[in-house]
Formats: sequence, structure tokens, C-alpha cells
Amino acid sequence: MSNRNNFSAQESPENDFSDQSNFEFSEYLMIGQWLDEDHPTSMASETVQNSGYQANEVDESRGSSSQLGGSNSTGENESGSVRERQEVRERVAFKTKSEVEILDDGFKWRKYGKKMVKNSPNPRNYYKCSVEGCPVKKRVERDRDDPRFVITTYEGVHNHMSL
DNA sequence: CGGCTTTGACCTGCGC
DNA sequence: GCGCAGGTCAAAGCCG
Repeated sequence: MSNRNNFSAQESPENDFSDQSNFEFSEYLMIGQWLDEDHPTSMASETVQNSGYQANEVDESRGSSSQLGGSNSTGENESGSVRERQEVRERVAFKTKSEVEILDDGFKWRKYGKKMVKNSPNPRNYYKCSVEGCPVKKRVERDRDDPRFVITTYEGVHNHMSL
């Protein structure tokens, strides 16, 4: 298990990122790292701003609504369709300074979708690991504030060696 | 010829 | 209940 798949849960930025990738992570920032345990949907609120990344205007589209209202739902025992989490998905968000979003991190990615998001004027690309059985997904989008930066969000852990 | 990219449509969850 | 936004899938086309 001492492969490179544990890069998604590291806290020390001195990983072997530049192991065999032609792209040098000379300048990147880990803007978020969390487990999908019990975090709310505010993925860009609390996690992002812990490293100086501006997470403002995140609710630009729905900012008219006061989401700070008392949302204490007493009926939390709603036994409807209890969808239990079958596996813990690790999410790691990186903000990389690069002109291209195709960052070769040692894995082979296959694009499976593109979407325009409200938060950013730039489209968001969805990648999936080409290796069969690997549940890892990647989300790449350009920073709306600094188009020179690319925000890459990894989701999941590679269950195989790189390539 | 095979694999990957592209693009639109479809599905799901959440807010109002 | 409806509408919006995000996320995923699938068919077609392109490139190596």
C-alpha cells in the first residue's frame, strides 16, 4: 500500500508529486481537504479559506436567500430512504498555477463531462480515472478570480498503482 | 481500429 | 410542486 495513492490525504506538501509527471507542482495550494463523513454541502465555505483562498461569492447565485436562518430540523429521525455511505470518499482540492488544466499527475484520466457553473464564468470539467475499478474522479475548473490558476478537486482514492 | 473527447440530454437533490 | 444547479451518461466524431 505504499504506493502513490495516498497523496490525497497527505498533509505535508513534500510529496512525490513530481515523481514522474512532467508538470512540476512548483506552486500549488491545498485549498481543501476533508472526508465525506458528515460535512454539509458547503464545500467551498469552510474548507477553502483555510489557506488564504478566497471563498467569497460562493453563494452569488443564491445569495438572496438567508441561509443563516435557524435550520434546526427536529425531525431528524426521518426514517425514509436511509442511504448509507458505502465508502468514504476523500476529497482534496488543489489550486494549481498552470495555463493548462491537463495536469499529468501520473494517472490517466478520461473526460466524461463538462458543465458551466454559476460560480465561475469558466466551464468545469469532469474526469474519471481510466483504470477499471478505480473510483477516483477529478473535477477541474479555472479559478474565477485568477484565470491563471486551476482548481483541481480529487475525489476518492486510487486502488491501483499509477499507470 | 481503438480509445478518447465532445456535446447534449437526462437524472437527482435542494431551495423556494 | 416547480425550478435551478450540479453531476453523469451515452452517441458520434476525431485522432493516433
